[in-house]
Amino acid sequence: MRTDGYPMEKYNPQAIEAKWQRRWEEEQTFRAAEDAAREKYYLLVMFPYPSGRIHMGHVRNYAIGDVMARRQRMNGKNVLHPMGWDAFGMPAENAALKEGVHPGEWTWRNIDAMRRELKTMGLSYDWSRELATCDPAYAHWEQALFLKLYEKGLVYRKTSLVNWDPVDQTVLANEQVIDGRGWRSGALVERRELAQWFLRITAYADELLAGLDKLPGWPETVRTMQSNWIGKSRGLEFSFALKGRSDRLTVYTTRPDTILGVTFCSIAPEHPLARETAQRDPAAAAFVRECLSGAVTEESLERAEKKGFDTGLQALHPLTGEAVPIYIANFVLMSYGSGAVMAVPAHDQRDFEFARKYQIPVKVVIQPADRKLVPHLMTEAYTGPGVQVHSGPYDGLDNETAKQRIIDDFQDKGLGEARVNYRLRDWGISRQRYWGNPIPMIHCPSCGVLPVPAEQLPVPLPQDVEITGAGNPLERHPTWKNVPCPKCGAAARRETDTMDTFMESSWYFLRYCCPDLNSAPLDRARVDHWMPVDHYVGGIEHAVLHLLYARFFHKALRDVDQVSCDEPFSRLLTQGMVRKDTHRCPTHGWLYPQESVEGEDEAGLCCVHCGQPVVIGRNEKMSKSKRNVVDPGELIAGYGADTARLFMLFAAPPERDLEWSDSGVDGAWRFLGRLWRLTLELHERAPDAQPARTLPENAELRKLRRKTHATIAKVTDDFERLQFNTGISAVMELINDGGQTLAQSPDPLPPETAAVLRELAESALLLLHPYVPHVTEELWERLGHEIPLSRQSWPVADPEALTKEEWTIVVQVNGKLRARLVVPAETPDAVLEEMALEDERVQTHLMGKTVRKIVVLSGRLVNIAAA
RNA sequence: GCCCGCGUGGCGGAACCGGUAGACGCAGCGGACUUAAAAUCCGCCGGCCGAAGGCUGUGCCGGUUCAAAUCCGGCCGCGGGCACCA
Repeated sequence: MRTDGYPMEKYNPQAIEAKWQRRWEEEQTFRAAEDAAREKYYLLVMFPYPSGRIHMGHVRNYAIGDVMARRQRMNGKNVLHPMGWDAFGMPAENAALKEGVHPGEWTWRNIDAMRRELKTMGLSYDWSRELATCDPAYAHWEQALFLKLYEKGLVYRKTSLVNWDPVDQTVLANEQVIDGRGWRSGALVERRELAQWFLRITAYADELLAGLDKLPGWPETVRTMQSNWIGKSRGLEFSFALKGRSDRLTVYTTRPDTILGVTFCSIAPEHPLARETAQRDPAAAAFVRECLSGAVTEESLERAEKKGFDTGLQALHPLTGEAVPIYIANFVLMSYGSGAVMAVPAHDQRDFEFARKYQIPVKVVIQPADRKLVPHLMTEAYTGPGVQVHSGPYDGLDNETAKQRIIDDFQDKGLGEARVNYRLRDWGISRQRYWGNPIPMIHCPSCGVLPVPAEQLPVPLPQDVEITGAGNPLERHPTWKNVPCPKCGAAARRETDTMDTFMESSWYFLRYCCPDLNSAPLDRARVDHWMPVDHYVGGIEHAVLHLLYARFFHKALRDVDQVSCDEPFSRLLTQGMVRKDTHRCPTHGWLYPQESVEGEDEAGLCCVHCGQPVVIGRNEKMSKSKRNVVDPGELIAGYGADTARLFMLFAAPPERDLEWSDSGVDGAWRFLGRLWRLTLELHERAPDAQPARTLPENAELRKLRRKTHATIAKVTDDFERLQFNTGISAVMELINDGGQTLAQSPDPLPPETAAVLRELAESALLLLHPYVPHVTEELWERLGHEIPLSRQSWPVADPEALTKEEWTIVVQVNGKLRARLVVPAETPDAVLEEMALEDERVQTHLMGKTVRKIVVLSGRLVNIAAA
């Protein structure tokens, strides 16, 4: 490309980006309003927690979302693309603890800082719909929704276990428990029972599971994960009579076929029978206490050794009448089924280990086809298929048939019921924290637990609060919790628990539809207009909890007449993580990228503090703790938002992890430079050229125009497939070809050349606009356009220019490439076959062989099978 | 342990329905321009043997097919989810 004689203005992203961001804001380009005439498109990205700074994960998430939003706008859709803040949560309280700043002040300050940072990315949000979940207005309507669910019977209170820090006198979240100790006090964490609020998500277990099949736009992995999380199982519920007592022991099993192999029962430490035993037996009490010590984290539970305690009670087998012992076992969960299990050591691994440890008999009732199980020789349980033995009337049946027959028989005799169980538990939403939304309930000593009357909402958080890390700040507040009972007027007490922050993220996408509404949580008409979300973009880490809670909450809201659709998110795109290698100095530990510098000689990277060689570690998710982070602010300040966005979108397809690469960023920068120079030089040399509308006379130019239109088709298609990286590479090719043609063309440019290049450049700007909106707007304007690119339509490929005038035919002999034929398009198969056989190189490879078969794929390939 | 997903050059990745493996980019090498550097532009770039050309090659082994990175079976490796759910 020639540059002499054309002193060209350099690409200056900082100036351009500020200009266009200002312009879009002034012109309200991305303001969304309901419009019955146009098809709506709701593009949602997961709103961030306002930690204070944006990180590369945000940049990637929001770049992907913005590309899709801008693309749909160019497609003529009426796009809603909002942004807000997931603003309640523990970090604000931690900051309060550390820096003495009020959580609210800290949060709002962070929101301002992050909004400023996000705005430098040039994202096409409708900022007029911005919301923060800690805003009293948002919290107000969330409390109102909570009460609607309460009225519907979807909210209830029950006791449940929490992590209790005995020194700080406070409840700990799982992540605050480190090696079984409180993160601040270091005290051994205890399990403590506390009355807490729950949402009845299990009432929707079946619908949540079945709904997954109606979400073809969701990644298979996410659906599988949710399905496993719900964990539906079918089995039999029945009860054992207890020897010498009138009460019974209810159990649930998925293996009724093994029922005649029962040699004991086990119950959870929290089971009523275990409590009863503990009351009369100090040794049992000690065992139960031991089981309940330690944190509730999965980690600690899973490591625990299997232990039991014989209650001395005996269960009577419903079929044989045989008496079997009942053990308290530390691995039985009170929260699943009935908290009691029939134990079949021969056919369940846990029961087997337990039986061996406590010398309980093993009774085989299923024999596999390939070997014979002998109880005292077994080293593990047999859980596979087989034939029933020692099973009385069921002997000889295969176990699957026996399973059904036993369920039927139990039902017929009224001994038990077929039952479905779920792994999914009800959603505990109580948090003993300050910085969350208060649960709007009141405890009256005489009237019991009552909802706060609607006209008294919202329950506000007190501003004058002391965050000490000990106890629950709301509980400790001197006056806040004192209120008159709404029913009897007597002195009552507010609920001091606040809601899980997953509550806020379960309906924010609905509130975006009507953020200004101040008379109700939601405006049904506007919500119905925009919902469901057409495409939701966010991190895979939210595959289960957030996305399952939001689906549940949405269905619950549907059942209290707040929304109409069944599922909130039609399509889901889960983007991969941003990763980078880690740098570690033997002395100074993890290093930030700027702390490891190129050493002398060939020493590689060295620590900037001590000069020792740096150990390059694994490529891992960017995280502060490993210090393998790159600050988006610096990247954007240095290269501009367009380069940052282009790199993020080009380096990997969205679903895959993205590996950070400094030189990859340089590559993106260089490409924008090429685009810049090509467009400006073309405009200098042919300022009045109009884009070509027909195929040129000149063969080379014809080819170039065909390339332009093939690129339009390819990028359009790649958008459908969400393959942003390959779409960008197609435009790169086009720009490379265009640059070559321009460099090789005489001055002044022949009109035909100018027209083809003009069309090429304009097409490239249109195609690239969703990815790199600022530089394309600027170049578009410099080409003389008055209507900005952000209001232009997506280009359509000219069908004539998409047809090929020649074919390149691949010729294979026995599947191996031997020749290429360039022929006029539409050459008949017979001619292709003939030409292939006549080809000199093909002849060489056919020498001494007999042609067995010839496969011709019109326009593409001829394969000659010979032997 | 169970359930998913993935293994392609020095690197990120492409090849969409089984049909030219390695597009595009990075790194590297060579060259042009320049007093020089930067920037920019051009060329080369899986491995082996070579002059043309040939052989080989998509984690490994086998199968289906005229044709396999792609489909099937079995291994190996990596990543993720769940993990006493009876």
